[in-house]
Amino acid sequence: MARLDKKFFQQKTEHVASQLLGKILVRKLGQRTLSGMIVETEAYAGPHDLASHAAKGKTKRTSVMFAEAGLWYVYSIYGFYHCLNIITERKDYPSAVLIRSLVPLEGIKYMEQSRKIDSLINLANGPGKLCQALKIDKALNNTSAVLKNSILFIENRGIKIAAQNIIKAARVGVDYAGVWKNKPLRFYVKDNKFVSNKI
DNA sequence: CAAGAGATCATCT
DNA sequence: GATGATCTCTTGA
Repeated sequence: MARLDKKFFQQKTEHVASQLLGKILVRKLGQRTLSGMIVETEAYAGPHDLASHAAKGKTKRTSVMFAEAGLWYVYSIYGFYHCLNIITERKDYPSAVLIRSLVPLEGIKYMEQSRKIDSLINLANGPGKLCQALKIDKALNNTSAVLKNSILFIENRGIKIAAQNIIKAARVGVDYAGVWKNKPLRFYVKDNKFVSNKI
């Protein structure tokens, strides 16, 4: 299994976001392994992206975004949910990719328990849902995805998504971002049922 | 089905 | 003191 390394995440954010489609997000929980295939991402690219938390400058919360590629940025939103991002590009250039939805692969029973539902389709088809399913919370914020002992990382298992099956669209939930809200920085796999509902 | 409201809290002004 | 990179449930047609 080829685990994605720091070099992968140091590439341009849009490129990382599109290339993450078809990769496997793996969560180690003690002896247990939970995993899913990434089918939807969003790029938050640079200090001028008004949709990015980092657009307002470096604060306690966003300081992770200014750090090195390959770190996880986990934040809580609306009091209930968490969102999972991976830091990209270079140090001091705030950028990250939000992972928005997964096709559940390993540990499905356990994920169903965590989510308190038994609907496969609703298990991880949204940023808040996948964090609940994989037991991701702020404890993982600022930890690394590219170390040997990482408990949350991404693997390449040889699945290739053809370029014509990668759809670019405007990002979700960023109406406040002015001209940036319509930029095609969201990527998802064409016709995949596990992409979050808002198209 | 679509639309709307409510839940609830860390973070920043 | 306001707000949000969301989700779920309820309503009403």
